[in-house]
Amino acid sequence: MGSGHFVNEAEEMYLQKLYEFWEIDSEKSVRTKDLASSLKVKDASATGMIQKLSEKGLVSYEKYKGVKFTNSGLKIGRQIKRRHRLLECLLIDVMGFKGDAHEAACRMEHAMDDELEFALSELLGDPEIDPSGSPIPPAETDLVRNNLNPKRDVIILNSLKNGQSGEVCAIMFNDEKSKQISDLGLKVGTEISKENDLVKIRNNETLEFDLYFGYKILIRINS
Amino acid sequence: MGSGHFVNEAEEMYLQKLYEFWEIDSEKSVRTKDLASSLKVKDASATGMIQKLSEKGLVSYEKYKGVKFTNSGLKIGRQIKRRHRLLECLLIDVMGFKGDAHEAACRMEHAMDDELEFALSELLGDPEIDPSGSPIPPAETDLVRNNLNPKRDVIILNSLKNGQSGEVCAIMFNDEKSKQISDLGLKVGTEISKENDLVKIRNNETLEFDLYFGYKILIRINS
DNA sequence: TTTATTCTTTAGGTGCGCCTAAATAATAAT
DNA sequence: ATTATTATTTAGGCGCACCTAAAGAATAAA
Repeated sequence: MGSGHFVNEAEEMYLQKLYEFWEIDSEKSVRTKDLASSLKVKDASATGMIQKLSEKGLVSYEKYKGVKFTNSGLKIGRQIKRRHRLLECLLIDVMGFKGDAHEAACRMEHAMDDELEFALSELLGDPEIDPSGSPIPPAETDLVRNNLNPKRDVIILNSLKNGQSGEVCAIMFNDEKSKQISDLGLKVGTEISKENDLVKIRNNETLEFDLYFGYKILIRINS
Repeated sequence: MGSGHFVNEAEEMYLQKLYEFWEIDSEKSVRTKDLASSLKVKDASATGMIQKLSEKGLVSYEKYKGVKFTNSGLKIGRQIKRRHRLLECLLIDVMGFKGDAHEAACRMEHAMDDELEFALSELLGDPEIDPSGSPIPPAETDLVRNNLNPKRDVIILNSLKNGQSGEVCAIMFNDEKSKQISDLGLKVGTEISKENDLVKIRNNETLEFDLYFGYKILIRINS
């Protein structure tokens, strides 16, 4: 982390939850009880963690008065929530995951570093809301942004422009129409291009718009 | 899990690592020491976990005799490794993640359930090898259906068995030790074989285990 | 065989985040 | 203001996976 704080998974969970309260009212301090119950732990456990986070300077805390973010705590909480919501985009929009995406995202968010967060955001086209409409907080570090490769070359087929070509790197097979797609010989690794609004597969098959619109076909475009 | 076993994250790590040894030699039992060092824990810690896994019927274990998978343990270890390698595909091939994908996958794999595994595999086009060439074990459901063993003629050197020989068809140069490997005269096209647990290069050099374990050297084995 | 060396296990301890139970503080009702 | 209720904190424990240190077993060397 940029801030230099080491924050473990449990601490991240508390900070992320605190961020949800912050989104509702950034001024109001959060009651131990509410934090505890929303995290499904006992009040006493929350007290303990709050004290720990306070020690670390990530929250400001006064006995019996509830808890609030410090600046550094807010940064971390917001970042975790950003990662969480980016993951929900990935799981639901790209992968078509039908299960409990929140639960899955909840566990994967702690495995992300700045770089992975950046790569994921780019893959998704830097979305600003997640599938349920919640706002995705902006990236913490615009510094990092400029140092890394400025643009990724993986896009969704929908956004392939005339004159561009590339290689299919992912396909979302989640319903019957996917058979039509694979029958055309389109699979991961296939070269694809677009001219005059027509998407062509290397074998000269043409891919109809309504066959790919809305489907998650990811293309790594040729530079 | 289908098998009805509850396995926590630490246990999954052990089973997954055990699967790596299983890939190399599915018969040989694994020494506590080797399991411990590859997991970067102390031998005593590994003993404790082995005993726990044995209690659960996931490994068979006899004091001082090392440890082996039971069928149910193998299923779980294989599944975790499958998830891990699918995640590496996602991170590297789709997201273009430039960081430590192994490390990230290592942490995310435990957040996956059957459904997410399925969705991810579909997104990726049901790949059979990960970006570094390691075989992605088939889904449990496929195994049940077809009763097929993950067998192919291109394998990682790790999985070369005694009596087998083949030709190097790819080497993954990703760190300093790769120089040691090339200094031995090992390159793409080199004939290689294994006898009595020793990997021999055609020029009669012997390749030490720790020089290739974990390194991605792909072998096209002679049928 | 006897001695060294290496490997493995046992025994006991640590940190972490959770728990329960009990004490204390804040708030609401009378 | 006194009492009842709710909220919060302290104190003490538990399970987990790790650790160290030392004992015991297997293996290699003399």
